[in-house]
Amino acid sequence: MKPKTRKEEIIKTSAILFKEKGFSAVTMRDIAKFMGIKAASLYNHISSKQEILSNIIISLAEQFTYGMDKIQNSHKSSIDKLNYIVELHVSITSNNTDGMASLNNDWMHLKDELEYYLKLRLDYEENFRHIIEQGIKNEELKNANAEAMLFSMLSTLRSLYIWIPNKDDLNTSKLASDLSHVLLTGIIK
Amino acid sequence: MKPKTRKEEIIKTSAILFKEKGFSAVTMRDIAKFMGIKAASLYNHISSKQEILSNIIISLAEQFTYGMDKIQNSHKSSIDKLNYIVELHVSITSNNTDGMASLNNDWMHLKDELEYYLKLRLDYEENFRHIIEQGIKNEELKNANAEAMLFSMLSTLRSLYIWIPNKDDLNTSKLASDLSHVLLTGIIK
DNA sequence: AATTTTAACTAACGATTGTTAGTTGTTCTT
DNA sequence: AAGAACAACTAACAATCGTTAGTTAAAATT
Repeated sequence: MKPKTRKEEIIKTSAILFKEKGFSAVTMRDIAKFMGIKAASLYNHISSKQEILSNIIISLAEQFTYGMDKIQNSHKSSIDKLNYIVELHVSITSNNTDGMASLNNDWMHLKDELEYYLKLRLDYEENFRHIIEQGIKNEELKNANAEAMLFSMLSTLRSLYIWIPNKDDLNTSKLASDLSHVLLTGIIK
Repeated sequence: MKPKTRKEEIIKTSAILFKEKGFSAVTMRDIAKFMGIKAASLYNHISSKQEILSNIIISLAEQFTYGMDKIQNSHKSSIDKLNYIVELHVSITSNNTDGMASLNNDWMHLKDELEYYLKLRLDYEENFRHIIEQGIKNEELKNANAEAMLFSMLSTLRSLYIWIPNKDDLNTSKLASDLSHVLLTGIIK
């Protein structure tokens, strides 16, 4: 996970700053200053500010797509699949909390890869929805508002990047199981 | 809810644009163009871009604070209080989905009122947390991870602004009750 | 009818933006 | 030891930013 090339260092630094103020409010001079160099020097390693953003976002989006594909092909129960989705989010997010902020808040500033990102996101949501609808048919899940279920889970999982950094004693598997428990079985006794 | 003064029109327009691209990526010229006037003309009605942002955010934050205070003083059961919190979010959000985007994503660009906003938010979260902890003591709620419960509810409620505009046949009380049901009793049969 | 107020305009400002060009010193490869 | 590759630098660019000053026409008030 440690950046190996200078380009990776720039991307990692940028993600930290993008999380704090958002893509548009961070200047190339901000990024450079944080690294102790001049803005122009960044261009020895990257070709544009856009390239930094798309590197952050697309690689994360593809991790989610890849993980969802594996879950879809796993032939587990609907509830198991939902548990794996929670684990997937906890795992990806805990490895890159900074980048997840950009994925959530700055995707609209993508240019060339905006369409590609939107397709990945739509497919992901449709797969998620399908698992829930299947669970209702199976009678594993309540016959209730499927969209509300999807929305509640997705909102919580997408916000993980805000919560995870505050849990310093990070036990990701306990976090995932606590969260699954709340999301799937609710909070009422 | 319709803007009455020209200043309110500017704020309403700005909220729409801020939701699309974020505060930093929206220029005064963007706002003006959307209204069919020139950027300089905006300054006949507002004193700065900052003032627009703080008008959007602070009024919403104060609505949440006011609503939470009423719930705290209502002497209802913990579960009733949680249901009222869901209603509070659905109600405020459905009346100003655009502004809620700024509240969630652009609060860090506040200047003079940043500290005040952070205090309101912290107090709100602490009141929310207290209701959940009380519910656990009461044995109304499961004796499980209270922070996970808080996080899950708050994440979902804060993301409502993304979801609500897509529900065109907006029955807010059904929405609130469906959402409460999912959040409180879970999704497993 | 005279006057004030409202709300638009043109023009421009100094600062900041992402980026390019060209240069220099250091480190790796041969 | 010589040459290539790497990674920093200074200087500057055209564009755009939020904002101010001063002006003008229409609407509201007196």
